[in-house]
Amino acid sequence: MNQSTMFNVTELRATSQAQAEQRAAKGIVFVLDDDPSIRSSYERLFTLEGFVCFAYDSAEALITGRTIDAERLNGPRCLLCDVSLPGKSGLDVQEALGSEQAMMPFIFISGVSSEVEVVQAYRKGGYAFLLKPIDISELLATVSSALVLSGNRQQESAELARLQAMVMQLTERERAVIKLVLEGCTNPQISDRLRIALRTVKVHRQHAMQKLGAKNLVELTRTALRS
Amino acid sequence: MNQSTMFNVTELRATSQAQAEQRAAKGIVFVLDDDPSIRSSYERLFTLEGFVCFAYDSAEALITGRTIDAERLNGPRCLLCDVSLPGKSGLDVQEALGSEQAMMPFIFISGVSSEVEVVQAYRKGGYAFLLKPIDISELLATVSSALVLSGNRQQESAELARLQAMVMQLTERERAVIKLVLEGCTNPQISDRLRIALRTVKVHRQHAMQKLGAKNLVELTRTALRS
DNA sequence: TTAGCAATTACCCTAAAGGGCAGATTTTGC
DNA sequence: GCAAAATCTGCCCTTTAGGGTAATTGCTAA
Repeated sequence: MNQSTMFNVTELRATSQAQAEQRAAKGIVFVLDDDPSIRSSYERLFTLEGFVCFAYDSAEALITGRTIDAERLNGPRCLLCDVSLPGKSGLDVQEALGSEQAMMPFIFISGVSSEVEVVQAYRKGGYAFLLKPIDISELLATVSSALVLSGNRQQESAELARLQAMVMQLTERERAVIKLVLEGCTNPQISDRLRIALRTVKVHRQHAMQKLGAKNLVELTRTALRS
Repeated sequence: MNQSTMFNVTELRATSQAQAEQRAAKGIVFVLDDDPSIRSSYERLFTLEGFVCFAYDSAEALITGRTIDAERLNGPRCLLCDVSLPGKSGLDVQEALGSEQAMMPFIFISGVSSEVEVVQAYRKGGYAFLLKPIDISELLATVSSALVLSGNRQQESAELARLQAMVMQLTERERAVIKLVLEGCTNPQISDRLRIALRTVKVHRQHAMQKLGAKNLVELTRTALRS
């Protein structure tokens, strides 16, 4: 039974950084179940499949455990969660982690749940609902697709942050010029609109393009449209 | 009871085109239920709320009824569907209409359904699942949001078709030039790559921009990125 | 106070974009 | 075959984009 205690952050730290990252590349599966033997089963399964697995026995343990190390856990991840738990239910966890679901899809597992719970789970943004008896290949397929979704969302999110950071380092004037450029204005038109010399417009435009890492108008427009 | 027979296409035709379109602007709610009194209740409710409502008593009636007049029913629309029907179930309808769900979100209604059915419904792309007893305001809210989703999807789809049509009317050479333009090439570079004179590149580029309705590079890039 | 950055502009230059005018060849549908 | 596109090109022109050099002004942090 001591085998079935949860993997914890300390154990991850014990492995080398490189190893941890390599394993995390396939994704992290968080497991929440109050039955130790079930936890250990999941751990064995997911570890064998090449995922990193963190198992928790209560909603509280999961939430605190995750929070501490949040900055390290930014790979693809998902949560496998029993609906019926002592104390806080799986739906409560969903409530608590709310917007986190976008980055960490929730997969619910249930043997004896009511339709109401299923509907609630989906309505709150749950990713999938698996009913016992669990089909292993179906479980793995669901986990895999959830991890892919998680990875994609995080990539998009990171991309957006990167673009916003680039826009942030623009000067007020540079932003104004680029804004008009993106509206289709030519430099002389911008010069008129902002009541500054043509040369000034060119300087701002040049600086902005550099800061945004755009070599030409097409790249600039692409970048702008993505954010 | 004759009040509760389905609205059919003939009745719609009876109203003036203008009226029909104005009502359809708020959206069409398709109802599928084998109980005539329930059908008539829904019809009264949705008609009062300003929607157009077509009620059917069987999956077959729905499918054939919809198909005949498909080209006229391209406004926002959704389907309200009882899960348990004599013969084909609601899930079967979902199967049959498959990809149509993107344009016509499915809202399931059920009193005595199993968790399996709920999970199936969501997994197949169902939009919402409402459990009896139905809360009227919740029902209307769900229908409204489904219609909004439907409207948005159709708009996007139409936009995409429009763009593709514009691209289609480009000449082979014009497409080739524009492709390179969108890769950030200058006219002289395109001239080299395609081994044609600079003047020729300019002509193709000019024609293509006209056909695509783009007044400048920014508009062109925007258009291209959307499709 | 001074160095640095942002903003501004003049002068000058090259390259690229855009397009009119005129003509050529080729492909293609009726 | 013939007309209508499509493709191709040269010459010439204006406008726009891009940028080097150099200078001025104002504001801020060290």
